[in-house]
Amino acid sequence: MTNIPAARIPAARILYAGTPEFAVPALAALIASAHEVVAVYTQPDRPAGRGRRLTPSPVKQLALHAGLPVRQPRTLKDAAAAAEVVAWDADLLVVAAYGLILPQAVLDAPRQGCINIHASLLPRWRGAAPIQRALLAGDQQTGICIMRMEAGLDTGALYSESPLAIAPGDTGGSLTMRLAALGAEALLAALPGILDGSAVPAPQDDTATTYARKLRKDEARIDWGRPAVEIERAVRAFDPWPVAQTRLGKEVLRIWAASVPADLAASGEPGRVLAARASGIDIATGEGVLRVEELQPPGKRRMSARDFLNARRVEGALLD
RNA sequence: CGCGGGGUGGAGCAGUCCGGUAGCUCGUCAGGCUCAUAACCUGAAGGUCAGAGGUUCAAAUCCUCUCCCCGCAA
Repeated sequence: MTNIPAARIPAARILYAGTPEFAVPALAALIASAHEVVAVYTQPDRPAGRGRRLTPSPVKQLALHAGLPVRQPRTLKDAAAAAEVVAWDADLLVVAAYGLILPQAVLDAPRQGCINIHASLLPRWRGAAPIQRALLAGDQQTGICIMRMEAGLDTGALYSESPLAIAPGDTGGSLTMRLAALGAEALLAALPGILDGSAVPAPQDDTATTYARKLRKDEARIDWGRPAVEIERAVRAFDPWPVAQTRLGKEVLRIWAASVPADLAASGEPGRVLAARASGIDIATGEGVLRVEELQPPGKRRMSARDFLNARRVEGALLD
């Protein structure tokens, strides 16, 4: 293969399972490594975008580009699918935001078992949407865990924890990208010890568990009775999806960027537009004022508050 | 052929149903006012109305086709 000393870096046969953008950097890192990615599992192509054409997942696109075998079973719970995983004769299965439950037969298939790249500092934010939940909660930091997979939901012991500070302007999108890059790094760092069996994973402290339930679109509707700081966090957490939104009359407005002016107190019922200037649209909340700086009317692209106000008068309006 | 919204000076929009002078809020430029200004006053520049074809005395507006943008589905 290469002339890298085989004794130091044993090339392993690795299976990869992942679906969204978050799972791409780690796969790319594995492809670039001395290890052999024997196959990639990802969710079936789904109708997406305008025209609803079947669209391959980001992970599938990378896998195809790299010439790797791709498998897209709808479930792994039937015997045939599990048998196929066994047939790859893999040393390790690496999972990152795959989106399917792995039954015990699959967990046991690779010689060294299965590991997961999880985007939080476990046991905080076990579950499907750890990045957005950390943002919504106002956490100061989050991170990546490389963990052993077991039957429970993100309950396995931890090989490594890599913290990452959440920046004041971080969005779901920006934080996902940074965590994905960190995840790739952490994976490669943990891999040697896992493959040669020298790494000893540390059990999680189950008493500190919190759950990061999947995002639902209706959560993105802004509740103006909440404090402005919480709404501002939601605006960032829900960018790029599902995007915080509110209603102005019959129109749905998507809110892309907002801030909380420190020196302004709410004077008016929650949702009332207190002022509308080029710098932003000030809205009363349950606690403090939210200044909307970027938004998107139906059928239009996102625009600054300044542009939005050029054709509208919204002072005094009530949002909900 | 999944459904719907949109394309009009640099930006955001009205005008389209019902064909007949290119409009509004800004921005830009010049001048003025002001201690000063992102404020105010005066003036100016800037448009193949997404593109092509058709109907008509006359098309941003009606008909046909094409391109591009946005939302719905995760």
